[in-house]
Amino acid sequence: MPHNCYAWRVPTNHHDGGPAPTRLEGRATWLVSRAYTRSSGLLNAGFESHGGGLRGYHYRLLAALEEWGPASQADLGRMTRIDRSDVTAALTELESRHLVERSADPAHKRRNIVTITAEGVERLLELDKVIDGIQDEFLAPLTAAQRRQFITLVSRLVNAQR
Amino acid sequence: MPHNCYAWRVPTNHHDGGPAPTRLEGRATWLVSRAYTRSSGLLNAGFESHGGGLRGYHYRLLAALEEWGPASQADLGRMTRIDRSDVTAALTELESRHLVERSADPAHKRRNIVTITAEGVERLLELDKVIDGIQDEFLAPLTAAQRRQFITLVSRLVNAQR
DNA sequence: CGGATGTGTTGGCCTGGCCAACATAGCGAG
DNA sequence: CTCGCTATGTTGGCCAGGCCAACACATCCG
Repeated sequence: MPHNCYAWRVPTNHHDGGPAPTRLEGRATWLVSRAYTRSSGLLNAGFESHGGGLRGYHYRLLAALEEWGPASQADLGRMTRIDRSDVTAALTELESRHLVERSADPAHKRRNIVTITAEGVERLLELDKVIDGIQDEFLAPLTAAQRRQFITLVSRLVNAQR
Repeated sequence: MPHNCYAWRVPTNHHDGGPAPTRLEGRATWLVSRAYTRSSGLLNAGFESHGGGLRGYHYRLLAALEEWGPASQADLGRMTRIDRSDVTAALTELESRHLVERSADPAHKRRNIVTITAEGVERLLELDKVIDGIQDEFLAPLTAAQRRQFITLVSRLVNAQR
Protein backbone atom coordinates (compact mmCIF):
# COMPACT_ATOMS: atom_id res chain seq x y z
CA MET A 1 0.00 0.00 0.00
CA PRO A 2 1.40 3.35 -1.01
CA HIS A 3 2.33 5.69 1.80
CA ASN A 4 -0.13 8.22 0.46
CA CYS A 5 -3.63 6.88 0.20
CA TYR A 6 -4.56 9.80 -2.00
CA ALA A 7 -1.66 9.36 -4.38
CA TRP A 8 -2.98 10.11 -7.79
CA ARG A 9 -4.61 7.11 -9.25
CA VAL A 10 -2.36 6.48 -12.16
CA PRO A 11 -4.64 5.24 -14.94
CA THR A 12 -5.56 1.79 -13.77
CA ASN A 13 -6.41 0.73 -17.26
CA HIS A 14 -8.59 -2.04 -15.96
CA HIS A 15 -10.35 -1.39 -19.24
CA ASP A 16 -7.41 -2.52 -21.26
CA GLY A 17 -9.54 -4.97 -23.15
CA GLY A 18 -9.10 -5.50 -26.84
CA PRO A 19 -9.83 -3.01 -29.57
CA ALA A 20 -12.89 -0.82 -29.60
CA PRO A 21 -15.62 -1.21 -32.20
CA THR A 22 -14.29 -0.35 -35.66
CA ARG A 23 -16.93 2.33 -35.82
CA LEU A 24 -14.96 4.11 -33.15
CA GLU A 25 -11.40 3.11 -33.97
CA GLY A 26 -11.40 4.94 -37.26
CA ARG A 27 -12.94 8.15 -36.06
CA ALA A 28 -10.81 11.12 -35.26
CA THR A 29 -13.01 12.28 -32.40
CA TRP A 30 -12.72 8.94 -30.64
CA LEU A 31 -8.97 8.82 -31.05
CA VAL A 32 -8.59 12.36 -29.82
CA SER A 33 -10.69 11.57 -26.81
CA ARG A 34 -8.46 8.62 -25.97
CA ALA A 35 -5.34 10.69 -26.52
CA TYR A 36 -6.71 13.31 -24.20
CA THR A 37 -7.46 10.75 -21.53
CA ARG A 38 -3.92 9.50 -21.73
CA SER A 39 -2.47 12.98 -21.79
CA SER A 40 -4.42 14.27 -18.85
CA GLY A 41 -3.76 11.10 -16.93
CA LEU A 42 -0.03 11.62 -17.29
CA LEU A 43 -0.36 15.30 -16.41
CA ASN A 44 -2.40 14.56 -13.34
CA ALA A 45 0.11 12.01 -12.18
CA GLY A 46 2.93 14.49 -12.74
CA PHE A 47 1.20 17.34 -10.94
CA GLU A 48 0.31 15.02 -8.12
CA SER A 49 3.81 13.75 -7.50
CA HIS A 50 5.87 16.80 -8.42
CA GLY A 51 3.41 19.66 -8.59
CA GLY A 52 3.03 20.40 -4.91
CA GLY A 53 -0.73 20.66 -5.24
CA LEU A 54 -0.78 22.95 -8.25
CA ARG A 55 -2.77 21.94 -11.31
CA GLY A 56 -3.02 22.69 -14.99
CA TYR A 57 -4.81 25.97 -14.51
CA HIS A 58 -2.06 27.25 -12.26
CA TYR A 59 0.68 26.31 -14.65
CA ARG A 60 -1.04 28.00 -17.54
CA LEU A 61 -1.43 31.22 -15.60
CA LEU A 62 2.16 31.26 -14.40
CA ALA A 63 3.33 30.61 -17.95
CA ALA A 64 1.34 33.51 -19.34
CA LEU A 65 2.55 35.87 -16.64
CA GLU A 66 6.16 34.92 -17.05
CA GLU A 67 6.02 35.27 -20.80
CA TRP A 68 4.04 38.47 -21.18
CA GLY A 69 4.51 40.18 -17.88
CA PRO A 70 1.84 41.59 -15.58
CA ALA A 71 -1.69 41.44 -16.89
CA SER A 72 -5.26 41.88 -15.83
CA GLN A 73 -7.28 38.83 -14.89
CA ALA A 74 -9.51 39.17 -17.91
CA ASP A 75 -6.51 39.27 -20.21
CA LEU A 76 -5.03 36.27 -18.47
CA GLY A 77 -8.24 34.43 -19.10
CA ARG A 78 -8.11 35.21 -22.79
CA MET A 79 -4.47 34.22 -23.12
CA THR A 80 -4.84 30.93 -21.33
CA ARG A 81 -8.41 30.14 -22.41
CA ILE A 82 -9.59 29.94 -18.85
CA ASP A 83 -12.93 31.36 -17.86
CA ARG A 84 -12.85 34.57 -15.82
CA SER A 85 -14.41 32.88 -12.86
CA ASP A 86 -11.87 30.08 -12.86
CA VAL A 87 -9.05 32.59 -13.21
CA THR A 88 -10.22 34.23 -10.02
CA ALA A 89 -10.13 31.01 -8.08
CA ALA A 90 -6.79 29.84 -9.44
CA LEU A 91 -5.16 33.20 -8.76
CA THR A 92 -6.41 33.18 -5.21
CA GLU A 93 -4.68 29.86 -4.76
CA LEU A 94 -1.48 31.11 -6.37
CA GLU A 95 -1.56 34.27 -4.28
CA SER A 96 -1.89 32.31 -1.07
CA ARG A 97 1.32 30.53 -2.01
CA HIS A 98 3.02 33.83 -2.82
CA LEU A 99 3.59 32.83 -6.43
CA VAL A 100 1.73 35.84 -7.81
CA GLU A 101 0.62 39.21 -6.50
CA ARG A 102 -2.59 41.08 -7.17
CA SER A 103 -2.62 44.86 -7.08
CA ALA A 104 -5.28 47.34 -8.07
CA ASP A 105 -4.72 49.13 -11.35
CA PRO A 106 -4.46 52.84 -10.49
CA ALA A 107 -5.87 53.81 -13.89
CA HIS A 108 -8.79 51.37 -13.90
CA LYS A 109 -10.19 50.88 -10.48
CA ARG A 110 -12.09 47.80 -11.47
CA ARG A 111 -9.08 46.00 -12.87
CA ASN A 112 -6.43 44.00 -11.05
CA ILE A 113 -2.84 43.83 -12.16
CA VAL A 114 -1.38 40.41 -11.58
CA THR A 115 2.37 39.93 -11.31
CA ILE A 116 4.40 36.78 -10.98
CA THR A 117 6.82 36.72 -8.06
CA ALA A 118 10.40 35.47 -8.08
CA GLU A 119 9.22 32.44 -6.21
CA GLY A 120 6.55 32.00 -8.85
CA VAL A 121 9.12 31.98 -11.64
CA GLU A 122 11.16 29.44 -9.74
CA ARG A 123 8.14 27.21 -9.35
CA LEU A 124 7.27 27.60 -13.01
CA LEU A 125 10.72 26.47 -14.08
CA GLU A 126 10.42 23.39 -11.92
CA LEU A 127 7.04 22.59 -13.42
CA ASP A 128 8.48 23.09 -16.88
CA LYS A 129 10.87 20.24 -16.31
CA VAL A 130 8.16 17.95 -15.05
CA ILE A 131 5.94 18.75 -17.99
CA ASP A 132 8.70 18.27 -20.50
CA GLY A 133 9.23 14.82 -19.10
CA ILE A 134 5.56 14.13 -19.57
CA GLN A 135 5.73 15.16 -23.21
CA ASP A 136 8.36 12.54 -23.77
CA GLU A 137 6.31 9.93 -22.04
CA PHE A 138 3.20 10.89 -23.93
CA LEU A 139 4.89 10.89 -27.31
CA ALA A 140 6.96 7.81 -26.59
CA PRO A 141 5.23 5.66 -29.23
CA LEU A 142 6.27 8.07 -31.99
CA THR A 143 9.62 8.67 -33.61
CA ALA A 144 11.09 12.16 -33.55
CA ALA A 145 9.90 12.86 -37.07
CA GLN A 146 6.45 11.59 -36.30
CA ARG A 147 6.29 13.75 -33.21
CA ARG A 148 7.02 16.82 -35.25
CA GLN A 149 4.41 15.82 -37.78
CA PHE A 150 1.87 15.17 -35.09
CA ILE A 151 2.40 18.53 -33.47
CA THR A 152 2.15 20.29 -36.81
CA LEU A 153 -1.09 18.57 -37.66
CA VAL A 154 -2.75 19.13 -34.31
CA SER A 155 -1.67 22.76 -34.35
CA ARG A 156 -3.30 23.19 -37.70
CA LEU A 157 -6.40 21.49 -36.41
CA VAL A 158 -6.87 23.74 -33.40
CA ASN A 159 -5.56 26.97 -34.83
CA ALA A 160 -7.80 27.07 -37.85
CA GLN A 161 -8.85 30.68 -37.60
CA ARG A 162 -11.43 30.16 -40.28
CA MET B 1 -33.03 33.99 -28.65
CA PRO B 2 -33.06 30.36 -29.67
CA HIS B 3 -36.35 28.56 -29.23
CA ASN B 4 -34.67 26.15 -26.84
CA CYS B 5 -33.13 27.87 -23.87
CA TYR B 6 -31.18 24.74 -23.13
CA ALA B 7 -29.86 24.30 -26.64
CA TRP B 8 -26.36 23.11 -26.31
CA ARG B 9 -24.03 25.96 -25.78
CA VAL B 10 -21.96 25.74 -28.89
CA PRO B 11 -18.47 26.74 -27.80
CA THR B 12 -18.85 30.44 -27.28
CA ASN B 13 -15.17 30.91 -27.76
CA HIS B 14 -15.26 34.15 -25.89
CA HIS B 15 -11.71 33.14 -25.13
CA ASP B 16 -10.67 33.41 -28.71
CA GLY B 17 -7.88 35.74 -27.78
CA GLY B 18 -4.53 35.53 -29.46
CA PRO B 19 -2.07 32.72 -29.16
CA ALA B 20 -1.34 31.00 -25.90
CA PRO B 21 2.05 31.27 -24.22
CA THR B 22 4.73 29.63 -26.35
CA ARG B 23 5.39 27.31 -23.43
CA LEU B 24 2.00 25.82 -24.13
CA GLU B 25 1.71 26.18 -27.90
CA GLY B 26 4.54 23.77 -28.57
CA ARG B 27 3.50 21.07 -26.17
CA ALA B 28 1.64 18.05 -27.36
CA THR B 29 -0.44 17.76 -24.20
CA TRP B 30 -1.73 21.30 -24.57
CA LEU B 31 -2.59 20.83 -28.22
CA VAL B 32 -4.33 17.56 -27.52
CA SER B 33 -6.34 19.19 -24.80
CA ARG B 34 -7.46 21.91 -27.17
CA ALA B 35 -8.26 19.39 -29.86
CA TYR B 36 -10.33 17.44 -27.38
CA THR B 37 -12.23 20.54 -26.35
CA ARG B 38 -13.06 21.25 -29.94
CA SER B 39 -13.94 17.66 -30.65
CA SER B 40 -16.22 17.21 -27.69
CA GLY B 41 -17.81 20.56 -28.32
CA LEU B 42 -18.78 19.47 -31.81
CA LEU B 43 -19.98 16.11 -30.55
CA ASN B 44 -22.06 17.68 -27.82
CA ALA B 45 -23.63 20.04 -30.30
CA GLY B 46 -24.39 17.13 -32.62
CA PHE B 47 -25.86 14.94 -29.91
CA GLU B 48 -27.89 17.88 -28.67
CA SER B 49 -29.46 18.73 -32.00
CA HIS B 50 -29.70 15.30 -33.61
CA GLY B 51 -29.10 12.82 -30.84
CA GLY B 52 -32.48 12.80 -29.20
CA GLY B 53 -30.97 13.00 -25.75
CA LEU B 54 -28.45 10.22 -26.18
CA ARG B 55 -24.81 10.89 -25.45
CA GLY B 56 -21.39 9.51 -26.22
CA TYR B 57 -21.69 6.63 -23.79
CA HIS B 58 -24.88 5.44 -25.43
CA TYR B 59 -23.42 5.57 -28.90
CA ARG B 60 -20.39 3.61 -27.86
CA LEU B 61 -22.49 0.90 -26.30
CA LEU B 62 -24.81 0.59 -29.29
CA ALA B 63 -21.80 0.42 -31.58
CA ALA B 64 -20.23 -2.39 -29.60
CA LEU B 65 -23.47 -4.35 -29.48
CA GLU B 66 -24.14 -3.98 -33.17
CA GLU B 67 -20.64 -4.98 -34.11
CA TRP B 68 -20.07 -7.91 -31.78
CA GLY B 69 -23.54 -9.04 -30.89
CA PRO B 70 -24.99 -9.65 -27.44
CA ALA B 71 -22.57 -9.28 -24.56
CA SER B 72 -22.42 -9.05 -20.82
CA GLN B 73 -22.23 -5.64 -19.21
CA ALA B 74 -18.71 -6.25 -17.99
CA ASP B 75 -17.58 -7.17 -21.48
CA LEU B 76 -19.29 -4.11 -22.89
CA GLY B 77 -17.39 -2.00 -20.42
CA ARG B 78 -14.10 -3.47 -21.53
CA MET B 79 -14.86 -3.04 -25.21
CA THR B 80 -15.96 0.55 -24.94
CA ARG B 81 -13.67 1.59 -22.08
CA ILE B 82 -16.58 2.59 -19.93
CA ASP B 83 -16.58 1.84 -16.22
CA ARG B 84 -18.93 -0.93 -15.09
CA SER B 85 -20.96 1.49 -13.03
CA ASP B 86 -21.45 3.87 -15.93
CA VAL B 87 -22.37 0.99 -18.21
CA THR B 88 -25.18 0.12 -15.83
CA ALA B 89 -26.59 3.62 -15.92
CA ALA B 90 -26.28 4.07 -19.67
CA LEU B 91 -27.89 0.70 -20.36
CA THR B 92 -30.80 1.56 -18.12
CA GLU B 93 -31.33 4.64 -20.21
CA LEU B 94 -31.06 2.70 -23.45
CA GLU B 95 -33.40 0.04 -22.15
CA SER B 96 -36.04 2.58 -21.22
CA ARG B 97 -35.97 3.70 -24.85
CA HIS B 98 -36.23 0.12 -26.07
CA LEU B 99 -32.91 0.36 -27.90
CA VAL B 100 -31.42 -2.58 -26.02
CA GLU B 101 -32.72 -5.48 -23.97
CA ARG B 102 -31.28 -7.00 -20.83
CA SER B 103 -31.84 -10.65 -20.06
CA ALA B 104 -30.38 -12.89 -17.43
CA ASP B 105 -27.73 -15.32 -18.61
CA PRO B 106 -29.11 -18.80 -17.91
CA ALA B 107 -25.62 -20.21 -17.44
CA HIS B 108 -24.31 -17.45 -15.14
CA LYS B 109 -26.96 -16.17 -12.87
CA ARG B 110 -25.03 -13.07 -11.98
CA ARG B 111 -24.47 -12.00 -15.58
CA ASN B 112 -26.78 -10.06 -17.88
CA ILE B 113 -26.90 -10.56 -21.60
CA VAL B 114 -27.49 -7.33 -23.43
CA THR B 115 -28.91 -7.30 -26.92
CA ILE B 116 -29.48 -4.43 -29.30
CA THR B 117 -33.02 -4.16 -30.68
CA ALA B 118 -34.02 -3.43 -34.26
CA GLU B 119 -34.95 0.02 -33.15
CA GLY B 120 -31.54 0.32 -31.55
CA VAL B 121 -29.80 -0.53 -34.79
CA GLU B 122 -31.91 2.03 -36.59
CA ARG B 123 -30.97 4.68 -34.07
CA LEU B 124 -27.31 3.73 -34.31
CA LEU B 125 -27.32 4.18 -38.07
CA GLU B 126 -28.82 7.62 -37.70
CA LEU B 127 -26.20 8.57 -35.16
CA ASP B 128 -23.53 7.25 -37.47
CA LYS B 129 -24.47 9.80 -40.07
CA VAL B 130 -24.44 12.64 -37.57
CA ILE B 131 -21.07 11.62 -36.25
CA ASP B 132 -19.59 11.22 -39.68
CA GLY B 133 -20.61 14.78 -40.41
CA ILE B 134 -18.86 15.86 -37.26
CA GLN B 135 -15.66 14.16 -38.33
CA ASP B 136 -15.67 16.24 -41.46
CA GLU B 137 -16.25 19.39 -39.52
CA PHE B 138 -13.57 18.53 -37.01
CA LEU B 139 -10.99 17.65 -39.63
CA ALA B 140 -11.93 20.51 -41.92
CA PRO B 141 -8.61 22.33 -41.51
CA LEU B 142 -6.71 19.31 -42.88
CA THR B 143 -6.40 17.99 -46.39
CA ALA B 144 -7.42 14.42 -47.10
CA ALA B 145 -3.83 13.22 -46.93
CA GLN B 146 -3.22 15.07 -43.69
CA ARG B 147 -6.35 13.57 -42.21
CA ARG B 148 -5.09 10.10 -42.95
CA GLN B 149 -1.73 10.95 -41.48
CA PHE B 150 -3.31 12.43 -38.40
CA ILE B 151 -5.45 9.40 -37.77
CA THR B 152 -2.49 7.09 -38.22
CA LEU B 153 -0.37 9.04 -35.78
CA VAL B 154 -3.02 9.35 -33.09
CA SER B 155 -3.83 5.67 -33.42
CA ARG B 156 -0.22 4.82 -32.85
CA LEU B 157 -0.16 7.15 -29.89
CA VAL B 158 -3.11 5.60 -28.10
CA ASN B 159 -2.66 2.01 -29.16
CA ALA B 160 0.91 1.65 -28.02
CA GLN B 161 0.64 -1.65 -26.21
CA ARG B 162 4.06 -1.05 -24.76
C1' DC C 1 -14.77 -26.81 1.30
C1' DG C 2 -12.93 -22.07 1.09
C1' DG C 3 -10.65 -18.31 -0.76
C1' DA C 4 -9.94 -15.72 -4.93
C1' DT C 5 -12.04 -13.62 -8.72
C1' DG C 6 -15.92 -11.88 -11.57
C1' DT C 7 -20.46 -9.35 -11.88
C1' DG C 8 -24.03 -5.76 -11.49
C1' DT C 9 -25.46 -1.96 -8.68
C1' DT C 10 -25.48 2.03 -5.76
C1' DG C 11 -23.56 6.13 -4.41
C1' DG C 12 -20.05 9.12 -4.37
C1' DC C 13 -15.93 12.20 -5.90
C1' DC C 14 -13.08 14.96 -8.94
C1' DT C 15 -11.47 17.80 -12.95
C1' DG C 16 -12.06 20.82 -16.48
C1' DG C 17 -15.05 23.61 -18.65
C1' DC C 18 -18.88 26.59 -18.84
C1' DC C 19 -22.66 29.91 -17.57
C1' DA C 20 -25.58 33.51 -15.01
C1' DA C 21 -25.97 37.24 -12.10
C1' DC C 22 -24.21 40.99 -9.62
C1' DA C 23 -21.98 45.43 -8.53
C1' DT C 24 -19.49 48.73 -10.38
C1' DA C 25 -16.13 51.17 -13.47
C1' DG C 26 -15.07 53.08 -17.99
C1' DC C 27 -16.38 54.60 -22.52
C1' DG C 28 -18.87 56.65 -26.32
C1' DA C 29 -22.74 58.75 -28.67
C1' DG C 30 -25.91 61.99 -28.48
C1' DC D 1 -22.97 65.86 -19.30
C1' DT D 2 -25.68 61.97 -19.19
C1' DC D 3 -27.46 57.58 -20.54
C1' DG D 4 -26.58 53.24 -22.01
C1' DC D 5 -23.33 49.71 -23.52
C1' DT D 6 -19.46 47.15 -22.42
C1' DA D 7 -15.73 45.40 -19.44
C1' DT D 8 -14.16 43.53 -14.94
C1' DG D 9 -13.84 40.61 -10.87
C1' DT D 10 -16.49 37.67 -7.97
C1' DT D 11 -19.77 34.27 -6.29
C1' DG D 12 -22.23 30.30 -6.92
C1' DG D 13 -23.80 26.93 -9.63
C1' DC D 14 -24.23 23.12 -13.50
C1' DC D 15 -22.61 19.40 -16.47
C1' DA D 16 -20.14 15.43 -18.76
C1' DG D 17 -16.88 12.18 -18.54
C1' DG D 18 -14.16 9.54 -15.95
C1' DC D 19 -13.04 7.08 -11.80
C1' DC D 20 -13.37 4.52 -7.30
C1' DA D 21 -15.25 1.94 -3.14
C1' DA D 22 -18.32 -1.10 -1.19
C1' DC D 23 -21.81 -4.49 -1.33
C1' DA D 24 -24.14 -8.86 -2.49
C1' DC D 25 -23.68 -12.57 -4.71
C1' DA D 26 -22.03 -16.29 -8.14
C1' DT D 27 -18.63 -18.89 -10.07
C1' DC D 28 -14.24 -21.12 -10.26
C1' DC D 29 -10.12 -23.41 -8.68
C1' DG D 30 -6.85 -25.30 -5.57
